[in-house]
Amino acid sequence: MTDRASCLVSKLGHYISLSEDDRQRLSTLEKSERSYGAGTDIYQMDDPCTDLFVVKQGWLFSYNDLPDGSRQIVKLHLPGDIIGFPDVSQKHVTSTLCAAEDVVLCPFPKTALDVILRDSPRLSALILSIALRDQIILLDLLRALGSMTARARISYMLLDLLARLKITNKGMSDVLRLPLNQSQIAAYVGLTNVYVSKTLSRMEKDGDIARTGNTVHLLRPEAMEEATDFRDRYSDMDIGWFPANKV
Amino acid sequence: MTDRASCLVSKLGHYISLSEDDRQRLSTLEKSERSYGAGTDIYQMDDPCTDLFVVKQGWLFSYNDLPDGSRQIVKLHLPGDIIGFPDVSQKHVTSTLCAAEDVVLCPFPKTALDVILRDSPRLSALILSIALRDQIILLDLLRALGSMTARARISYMLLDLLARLKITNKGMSDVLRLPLNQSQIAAYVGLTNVYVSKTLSRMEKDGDIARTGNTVHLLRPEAMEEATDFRDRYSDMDIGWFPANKV
DNA sequence: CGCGTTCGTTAAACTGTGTTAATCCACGTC
DNA sequence: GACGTGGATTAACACAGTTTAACGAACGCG
Repeated sequence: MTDRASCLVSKLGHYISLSEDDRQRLSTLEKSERSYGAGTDIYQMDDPCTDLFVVKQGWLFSYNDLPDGSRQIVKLHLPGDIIGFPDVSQKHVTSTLCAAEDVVLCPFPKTALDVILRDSPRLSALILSIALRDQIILLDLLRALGSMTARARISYMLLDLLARLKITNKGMSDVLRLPLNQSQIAAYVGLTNVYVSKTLSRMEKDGDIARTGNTVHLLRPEAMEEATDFRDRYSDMDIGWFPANKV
Repeated sequence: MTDRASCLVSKLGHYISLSEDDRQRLSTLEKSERSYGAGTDIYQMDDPCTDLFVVKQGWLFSYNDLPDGSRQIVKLHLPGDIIGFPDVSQKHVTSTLCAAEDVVLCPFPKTALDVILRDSPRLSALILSIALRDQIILLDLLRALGSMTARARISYMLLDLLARLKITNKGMSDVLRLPLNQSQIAAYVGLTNVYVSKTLSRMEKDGDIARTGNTVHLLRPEAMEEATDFRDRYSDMDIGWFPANKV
């Protein structure tokens, strides 16, 4: 195995051990990687859905513009994430993808799933599991947006991001680089930029967080977890039921 | 084929034509059906996750109690729906399931998925697609809760329910039986029962809806769709890429 | 160096929604 | 027929979060 393994292999290999066959299958699926500058819209809502992307570098987000002119960010994409999964079920993509900073993506065609489903039950189970886990996480976010205060929503967002970064980066401390401006944070948690500023300042004054530049330090993560009833869904996946591949 | 087909067969058969093999496979998975009275909690948050359920009759919802004492309903389950899918990825269920009225469910074990993934790529693709489509719908709901007014949220909910009922009931008119009280509606759309009442009254006065008992009549669905940017995700699934089963 | 741009902060006025609580109605029961 | 119960409605008041606007800091650029 060379070091420059495919994005997909290294992403999925985090969850289960992959057979050599599976590695082969995955790496042939991948097209050559692509870079985009900060702020570019990579695809637009209602474009035909052909490719998926693995994030190799940088943060992105998916958003929608609403009839009243406001914007809702529905998903943040971090390095290692697969982008566009839910849209596979639709003929057209349902949101616009935007690079929050300079990014590198590894695209692979939607039809790749066809091959995987046909040939590898074990990979299929993993992919299904990831899709389902993402759904759980959306449900968590729904709870947050549906009935939590501004402060709790922001806390929730920070805790979630930290948990996600810790998947691939075990020994990580509670410090977080946040390459999003406050308007983007607002669009994600359903507030205004003004109130995000006020809330972050208050959290800082109260000693919940510390800020320097665009990095945030969570000073009492346990207290925040309790206040928001946060659960880490990333570290707790059930992969026991996965089938072995046929011989 | 007898008329009393299994719940699963009739549910999944709505989307694609099933081979005789697939029908066999599905019907053996199913346990005997079970009934529950209105208001019963069928399973509780944090219970171990062993079974999935197909709804044969009646409405249900999944909810969570939040630290501040409020309650958030995260999903409404209508006849034909599969309940508990996202939880398959977790060791424990992430919400409590409650019967909104008298219901009949068809349980089948979580391990059934194992068999399907191993033996039927085509069914696997369908199941994956349904999971992904549900995720899209959650994203839609997220947009609604994140940045829409009370009125738009309720409109959104009504439109969504109508679209879902129309899947299995093609020629349906814009009339809807709503077996939920206003507190439950509130818990779903992130409002209070009082404000739901006020908003529904206002919508009725303005001629958007008409109410008699617990049925709601949507008087200008197109206007409501426009105001909320509603999209029907149910009628627009992409199943073209599904693999055929191996020979 | 001066200029424009973007972003974060702060303040004041405003508003949609929450809170609380009283009233009413429909319905079932003894 | 009296009573209890659950749900819907209404009104008065409180408040979390929005809107608008102004200002300052940091940065890139000609």
